[in-house]
Amino acid sequence: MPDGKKLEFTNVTADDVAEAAGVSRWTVNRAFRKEASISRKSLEKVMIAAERLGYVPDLRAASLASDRSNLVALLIDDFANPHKLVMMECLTRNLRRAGWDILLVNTLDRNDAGHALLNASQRRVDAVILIGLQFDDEVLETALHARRFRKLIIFARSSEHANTISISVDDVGAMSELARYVHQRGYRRPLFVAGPQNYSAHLLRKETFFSYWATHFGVEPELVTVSTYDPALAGKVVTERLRNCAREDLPDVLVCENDALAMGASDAVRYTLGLSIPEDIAITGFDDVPQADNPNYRLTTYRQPLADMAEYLVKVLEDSDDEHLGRLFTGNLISRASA
Amino acid sequence: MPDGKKLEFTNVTADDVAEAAGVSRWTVNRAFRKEASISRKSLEKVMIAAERLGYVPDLRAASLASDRSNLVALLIDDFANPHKLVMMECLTRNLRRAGWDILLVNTLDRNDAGHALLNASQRRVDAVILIGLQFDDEVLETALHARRFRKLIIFARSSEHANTISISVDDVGAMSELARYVHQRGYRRPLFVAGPQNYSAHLLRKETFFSYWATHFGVEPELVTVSTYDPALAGKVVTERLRNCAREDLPDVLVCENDALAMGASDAVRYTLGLSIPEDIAITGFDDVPQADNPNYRLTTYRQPLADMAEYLVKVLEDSDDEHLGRLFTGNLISRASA
DNA sequence: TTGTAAGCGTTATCAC
DNA sequence: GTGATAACGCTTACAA
Repeated sequence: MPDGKKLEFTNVTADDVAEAAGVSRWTVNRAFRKEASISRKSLEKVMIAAERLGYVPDLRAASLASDRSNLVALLIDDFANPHKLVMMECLTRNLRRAGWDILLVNTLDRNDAGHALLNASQRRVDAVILIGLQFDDEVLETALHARRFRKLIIFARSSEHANTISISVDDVGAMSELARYVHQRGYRRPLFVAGPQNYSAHLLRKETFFSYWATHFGVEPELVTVSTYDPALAGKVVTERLRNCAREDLPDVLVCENDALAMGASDAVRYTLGLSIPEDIAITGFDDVPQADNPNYRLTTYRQPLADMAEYLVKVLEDSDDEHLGRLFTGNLISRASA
Repeated sequence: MPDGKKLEFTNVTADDVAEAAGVSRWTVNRAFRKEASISRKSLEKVMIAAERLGYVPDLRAASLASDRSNLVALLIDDFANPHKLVMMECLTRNLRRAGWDILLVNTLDRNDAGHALLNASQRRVDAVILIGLQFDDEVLETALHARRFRKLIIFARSSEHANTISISVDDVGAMSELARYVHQRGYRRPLFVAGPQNYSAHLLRKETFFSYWATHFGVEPELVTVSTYDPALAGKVVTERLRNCAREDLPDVLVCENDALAMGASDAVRYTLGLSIPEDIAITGFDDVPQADNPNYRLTTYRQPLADMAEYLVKVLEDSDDEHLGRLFTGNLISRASA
């Protein structure tokens, strides 16, 4: 009765290996651990038997019994932004090297975030990592309420929310440095190109720049807002704004909230408006995506120390469940031809 | 003794809910299924109790007991290629909508592929999806040997391997169409820009173009090879090749194996060599990544019907375990200014 | 429609 | 260093 159930491939269990090797199941288990206190002889016997039978430990069962899944959920959205690819590469590489498996969830829209979190909960992930736009305080609140995971980490975005670990670049320091750079280069009529203004967490860069400018010049810079971090849309918005500008009223620099916006703005300035960069209008970005170094853009931008941030993330995951503080990282201003 | 073990959050089980609702555990289970034959009254009782206690079914346990994990592994590499981001977005969106969870594995190098597969095995995924370069026949062989998953799907690349399901664009048809286009536009001195030549599966586009050219002109086109699909590297290789060319020996069109190479080539031609596109040299790509439509490139390319392919992938996953045939899809030639 | 009992393949605990 | 036994939380029969 119990056999003949699955015909496709036999499910070799630790018991089978134990029997074949003439040891107990628990000994088999130990053979597959790092900190095993097991005799050389037993280990060998087990490994040979396991190899022969094609045994691989079942992580579902292990996780169920131990209440550690070694799995983290990665919630991500905004796939139009090339920076996401860079971040994913960096995170997946580091997590994998440290032995963490990753449950990838494409959070389709803000409404979907709750479902995504629920999903992760049901797999009993050890931690949730958020690299998205749509996770505002309200969503975080729900997440923490239904908390079935040990840690909630917000990557590459600052968050003041308690019970949340934010691993992020120091936006204030970074944008101050950029503002100073723009200032010292002699630009005086900046137009700030901002992304979605829905969520307070995204306003930090803009506010920092604005406050710098107010302090030094006593005026508020011009502002346009793009409703998603989509380069094409950014291009349209910028075109719309500048098209009817008298030549002498044009801004002399576009300070963009990130590279995605900056690249779109750059294309618009050069190809749609027929102006040159940086002679007519300069441009700055943020993130230093690979394309920023491209001859089309040569974007002056700010590089986030992603590798360090990812490394720290792994450390946070591995630490025992103490209270963790988030951490702010300092990156580098990358000066290129665009400003 | 058994309590006080986990202090952070209580683990509410179906038993707890059953007790609170005054029904059996099995009834609780049914309440959380779609095809539940359960009375309205029981359902309500269960749901209220579940809500109050904060119960969420444990998918590890479910998977262990049912031997279906509803989890697929996505093995991916080559993060320098922006097309990967597009594919991931499309796949994750479709899989998620159909209720599949995704285990993301960044396959660091060819050697790592085996580990990645083992990893997936241990989580007992229902299927493995490969979107990578490094999965040649040898790796596939190992994968199939240690097969603990029902399906091995190769996405966006053709494979002749038995026991493997390949969901891919029809490279031969597509490249024939591109070759005809290039031909009819009057180009006569093509240089084919190919990616890594290590694995036979990647040669199809090149071979198709070469065979077209041989048939129609009786000569073999020129060829350069780039060892990874990295735009910057492609730019270097192309520059190297064309720098010492006498003007009259220059190719009149660069036929690139994909957009990543084409964009790198385009940058090199315009910025490093100072030539114009398409007047001095034309360029074609393959994939139609979002950036291909960018004013910097306006790349003539071939668009893969990713949405259809992803939809079919989901269908394949959901079908019972019959023998599946892979399928070739037909896309569209996108004509833009670059050729 | 609902309940009962026997798995699923590990890990944890406690003896030896 | 090694082995028995009880969890872990669900699904799958089968019986009521």
